[in-house]
Amino acid sequence: MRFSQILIHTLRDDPADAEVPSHRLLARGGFIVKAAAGLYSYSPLMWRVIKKVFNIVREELDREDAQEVMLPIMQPKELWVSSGRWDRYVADGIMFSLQDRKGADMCLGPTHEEVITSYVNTAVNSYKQLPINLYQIQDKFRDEIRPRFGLMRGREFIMMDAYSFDVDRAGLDNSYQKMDRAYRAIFDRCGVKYTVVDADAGAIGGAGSQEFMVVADTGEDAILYCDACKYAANVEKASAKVTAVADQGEPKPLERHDTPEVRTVEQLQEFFDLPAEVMAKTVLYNATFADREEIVAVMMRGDLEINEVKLCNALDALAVKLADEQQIKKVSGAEVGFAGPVGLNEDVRLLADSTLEKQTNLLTGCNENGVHCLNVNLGRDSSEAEFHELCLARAGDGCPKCDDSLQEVRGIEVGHIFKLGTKYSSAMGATFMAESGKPAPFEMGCYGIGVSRTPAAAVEQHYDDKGIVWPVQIAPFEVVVAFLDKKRDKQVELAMGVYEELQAAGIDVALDDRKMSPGAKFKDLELLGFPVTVVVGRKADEDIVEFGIRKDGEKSEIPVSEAVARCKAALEQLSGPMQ
RNA sequence: CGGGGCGUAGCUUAGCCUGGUAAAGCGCUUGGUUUGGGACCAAGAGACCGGAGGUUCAAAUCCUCUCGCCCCGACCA
Repeated sequence: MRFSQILIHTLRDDPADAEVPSHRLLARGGFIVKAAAGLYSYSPLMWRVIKKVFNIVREELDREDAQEVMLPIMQPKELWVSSGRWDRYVADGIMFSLQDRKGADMCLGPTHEEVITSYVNTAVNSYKQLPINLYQIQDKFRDEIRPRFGLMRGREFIMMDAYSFDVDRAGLDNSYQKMDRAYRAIFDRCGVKYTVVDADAGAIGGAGSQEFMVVADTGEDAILYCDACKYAANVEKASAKVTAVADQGEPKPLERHDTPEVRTVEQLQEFFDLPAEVMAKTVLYNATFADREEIVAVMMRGDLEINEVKLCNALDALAVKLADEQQIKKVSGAEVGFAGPVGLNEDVRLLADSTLEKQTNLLTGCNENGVHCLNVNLGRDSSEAEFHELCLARAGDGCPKCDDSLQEVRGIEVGHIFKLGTKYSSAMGATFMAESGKPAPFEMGCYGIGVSRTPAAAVEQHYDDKGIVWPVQIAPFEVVVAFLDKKRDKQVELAMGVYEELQAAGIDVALDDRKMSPGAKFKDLELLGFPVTVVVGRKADEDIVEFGIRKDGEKSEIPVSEAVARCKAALEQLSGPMQ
């Protein structure tokens, strides 16, 4: 390809609305152009990058016996009603829904469990046809609360979604393993450094879920990991060994203290001159269930925080959020800041973090304005609490699997693999005839890769002050050969020679034949991030060209006769596994 | 949804406070000169200042409403 025939428009200034590196550089390089919040056009160069990701994904999934299909993006409401997800997705506002000319409700697919389950139920009738794993690569639509960071969180984005169907649990485990293997191969080949972490299974339930995270400071997720034993988990899921509190002794008599205007843990520490870990805060939550809403009280040690995802799971609720001021007043009968287990309305479900299970003589609120209680003992001074692991793990906490401690990094979720079990097949009545002669629901797994997010994540990992540094495996071109002065025949001749020879060698090469000043051309090639460049300039008459490697900025003058060999060697070296 | 910020040419911005009908750089077009680090000269094209309403002799500028975009947060008792 010749650059003079490719639409390339780079910007000299950073776009005003881009903050994170990938957004800024992709926009400045003209790779993406915004149409609206979270909606982008991909340029010819960007599409080349994305197609390279497609190819890698296809090769690795096909290797694991998955089959590519294409499902409808626009889907009927009925399918979503059949799985029970229509109301929730519409209520959450995440789904783009619309009506056809007859007034029938439709949606633009945010995901495809319903469609695929329905399809497989039609096409697969016997256990003899299983296992099967179907995938597609297409645009997904989600009306995100806050689209941001360019391709990181869009409202329309490209996703690879795969769904496995097995006869039983063991089959599912095997399908899951195959996808785990494929995913590792895919992200290795995309040239990104990633880590695989335990993830929350969410309201969907199921036996396992792991996320593939590209490590980057701008990642939206926090990951806790242990260097010693390689435990790694999304903070939403992570467990930790929390330092125990010194034994507070046998239960002592309850004491009430007037604590006017003392509401927060910090104020209580000062007022009583006691450490936060002997206090227990009581937080009221509004939990949403399929058929009702309920206010619950959650107790947490004063120095720890509540993990709302764990809380949601412990309650088996669809969602939880902090109760608002009015709800707090109504349920506790007191102002915000004085809720507690003592004197709590008995209809209110009381949960407590497992760290409080053995702890005696707590300092808590007691649902009375301006009053806190000392020597509170759960069960004695309150109703019995349900104990669950509810606390948020933090960096520095003990690793749950060994004696080392946890560290934190940020990550970008580029892949997620999930054991669904029979959630959808049961809900939708999707069955096959088992060997026993009886119908059985499919054991399903689902697997996603953010195909348009992956290159953005790669940029977050690979850039410098000059621009993007594409991993060679997904670069728009592996090598760019450029001449500086179109009017000098010798330059054009040498460049064409190298270009054609690289082409003949099967290397993905482009010729930068644009008419622009040398300085501008160098800046442009650096911004666009091509891994290897060959520039033919002032020493063309001596058959000398400049060979450059973008990653380390290395540039050397070499005889033109060596150019092709040097390119091949560099590509070989650059496409090795990431360090 | 709450908070903050911003909408002026394709891009980046000035002008707004203190009203007088829009400015610069980059980019683009034409001609010429240049060709190793975002060249130079000359001549051009390009914005009814996000939209609507209001105040005023007069509004990019002041007021009201609205739309869009960016950032932070989802308020831990």
